[in-house]
Amino acid sequence: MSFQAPIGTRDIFAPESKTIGALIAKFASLVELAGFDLLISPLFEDYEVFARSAGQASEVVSKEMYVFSDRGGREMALRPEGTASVVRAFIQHQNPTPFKAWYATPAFRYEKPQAGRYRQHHQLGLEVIGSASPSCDIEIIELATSFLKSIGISNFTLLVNSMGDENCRPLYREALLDYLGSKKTELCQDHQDRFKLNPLRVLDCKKPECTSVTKDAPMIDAMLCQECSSHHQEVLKGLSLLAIDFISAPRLVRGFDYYTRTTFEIQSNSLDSSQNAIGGGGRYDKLVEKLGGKSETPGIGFGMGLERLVLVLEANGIEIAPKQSPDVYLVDLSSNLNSPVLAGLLRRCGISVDYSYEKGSMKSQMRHANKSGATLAIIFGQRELERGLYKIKDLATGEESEVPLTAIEEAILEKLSKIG
RNA sequence: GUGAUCGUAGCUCAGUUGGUUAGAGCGCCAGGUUGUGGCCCUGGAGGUCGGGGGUUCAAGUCCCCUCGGUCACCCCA
Repeated sequence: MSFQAPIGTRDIFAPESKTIGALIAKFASLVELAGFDLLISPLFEDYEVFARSAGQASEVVSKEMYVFSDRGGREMALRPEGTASVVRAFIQHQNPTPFKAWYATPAFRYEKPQAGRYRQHHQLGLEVIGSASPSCDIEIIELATSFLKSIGISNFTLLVNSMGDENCRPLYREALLDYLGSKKTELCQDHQDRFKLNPLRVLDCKKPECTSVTKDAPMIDAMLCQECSSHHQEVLKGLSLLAIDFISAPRLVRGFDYYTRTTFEIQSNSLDSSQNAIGGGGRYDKLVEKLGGKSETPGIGFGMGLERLVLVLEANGIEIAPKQSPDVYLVDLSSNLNSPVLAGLLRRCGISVDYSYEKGSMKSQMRHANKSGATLAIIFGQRELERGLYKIKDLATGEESEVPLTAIEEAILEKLSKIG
């Protein structure tokens, strides 16, 4: 009997795991500068939390969610995206506004795996709940883009759109529906019938039939109501003031139904696969109410895919968590307890130390020392123990010196600082 | 969910028209005399050829099923 990780999941070892750890750490320090706190919420929720937020009809909910009933018969679902849980937690605990949270979480979607797409993937995200100010939109986008730049990713495209609100979106939807209806037969096979379900989806379709039809379709930006339009203008103005490049993308339609007004997506220019979206987000001014919170509680947020960030880093040859070699490798020719004890003492001084658990010959231990990439080796056997003098060998030059045990930490620190 | 493609040692791969005990490189382990690594040399461990069934005197090599990987569509991170 042998087991393997479920389809679309994987075990992430070093060095990738280190990269992911470093990404999370960098993200944390960046967004904490802006006053966001980490929120850790459950990986599964009442099915309705996700169904009502992303939208019953959305692809993610209707065909990709991991749904199960627990032993008490409750309908639950594994988190397919980050926002819904944050909003639910916000409502449940009646947090004061503005509520600002960040998270790093796995997300689960029952998909067919392929490049940059898994059934369990990992996301970083941010949410601000309680303000409708365009400042939030600007702040969120600024954080998303400067995070990317801080890790050395600059060849990305920021697409920005406004989805309108409950006043103007229905009107637009009608206009689009009318237009598509009149061109129904020219649409691609898939959309000839489906366009009625969600006409906005057609805008996003890459089939040539659809793109040629939607080329002349009514666009949302021309139909925004006064409030949405000025909100949108403010946001774009803010981006310009921050010198954040963006492309207005009136056909950008994102997968969750909860979006209102600002939506955006960041696509990498260095991924040639079709999975080039590395992050996205938007405003969700009606979501809090939809999940049972106070009405008129707006919100905005974004999420980024860690796996995709890793792909982009690799594509650009960027190393954000280079392999660390130990400062010191112990070559112990005496008893077994000397190594762990000496290692412990040195590590308490902040020196990184490794050694072989199984004591082989000196040659074997020296080989390990070499392979570990350690800067120094400390060699000690019978002779050294008797004289109280330990050998310190510079593994790059081969130079050896002897130091009394009592002064070994200082000697090591001094050598390390000299070598750099 | 649909389609394409692949699946031989830890890794990257060879394995001729089906034919004797399945190979290489790298990695790993151990040696190259008396306590010293990196280069080099020698040796070793490690594979039910993804799994199951079938065809055949004989299958890693052909057929079917199945499980996985990869890629594309759909959709998304």
